[in-house]
Amino acid sequence: MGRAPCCDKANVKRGPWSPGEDSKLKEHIEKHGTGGNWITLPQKAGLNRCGKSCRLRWLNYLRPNIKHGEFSDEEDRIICTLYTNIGSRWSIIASQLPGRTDNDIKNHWNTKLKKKLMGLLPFEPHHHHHRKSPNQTSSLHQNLPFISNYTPASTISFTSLAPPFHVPSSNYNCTTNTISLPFYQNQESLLVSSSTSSGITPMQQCYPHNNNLHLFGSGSEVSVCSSSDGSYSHVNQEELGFQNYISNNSGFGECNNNNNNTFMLSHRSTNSYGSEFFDEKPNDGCFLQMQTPLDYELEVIKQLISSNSRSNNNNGYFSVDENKTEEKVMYNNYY
DNA sequence: AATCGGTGCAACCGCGTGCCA
DNA sequence: GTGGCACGCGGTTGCACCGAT
Repeated sequence: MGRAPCCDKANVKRGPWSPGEDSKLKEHIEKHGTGGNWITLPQKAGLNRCGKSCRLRWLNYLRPNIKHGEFSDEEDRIICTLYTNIGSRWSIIASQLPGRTDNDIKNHWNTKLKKKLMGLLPFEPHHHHHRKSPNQTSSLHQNLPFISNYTPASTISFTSLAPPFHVPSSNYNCTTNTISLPFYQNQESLLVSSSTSSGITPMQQCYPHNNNLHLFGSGSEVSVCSSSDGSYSHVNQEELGFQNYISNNSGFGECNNNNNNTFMLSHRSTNSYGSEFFDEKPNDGCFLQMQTPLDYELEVIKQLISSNSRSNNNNGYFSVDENKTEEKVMYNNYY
């Protein structure tokens, strides 16, 4: 038995939106909100559209603060880094890019970034685990300036099931249960909650402090959040590597980077002998940087591109354990 | 000027998930 | 516990636009 259609597709308008429809929808939502029900919204707004279509139009186009146009090198770098670490979780990636929608990022990746990357390295599927010495520069560094060079750094490592965070030892203090995340520095404030097997904690509003977002958590269950784009998303905290950072510090730790912004996203990899290694480099504070040797990352990206699987690929370090505690990431919703 | 192919983006589709009765 | 409903997400499609021929 199939799913019942969300609307009578034969009797609703489809295809591109007219300016009149746009203004009707915008006006209605600005005046009344979505009412928590997209299905009935079109009728209330006087639109002959499917509720899903209205939702999409609002989220991807009409919403305030939507950014259109060229992606910056920094945005490209964030997308590449996060894609490498979490795969095609566009909504999560979008949460790191204020004003960008998941659809935008997905399109940008599929039409530009993917081709750019695929065109620059020959795909060598049988040589996945070799490493270049750190001082070898990939041609990609020259061709893709948004990807940074690999530079080793001294860090404390917190391993986890998914890409772990590394906290540079010089920037770590065990004082409070606060993490500073430099890449959130443009956020005004965030709403945070975490869901665990025992329920969802009350949402908390977090404000950037010294240009960093502070996440407040307790014990081994702390949430990750982000936003600004007016939507919310589910984030498995292990995917972003927070879980063990917190748990290894008994819930009391601070990545206090002062103004140096060295919080890092790193990448757990396996070498040709099957043992794990961690690649690390300092973060300049604006974004998550590539943590592994670049040529390795790009091969991985190519594998990901080549794979059509959705969050269930088998190459070990990218698969996500969907059974892990899932975090609710609440953004400042518009309505 | 007409045609063709490539590209980019908006919109659609269908599945997974959470919520609620 | 279960089934129905609505939402959100990621993959895919459709089409307008543009440059090359």
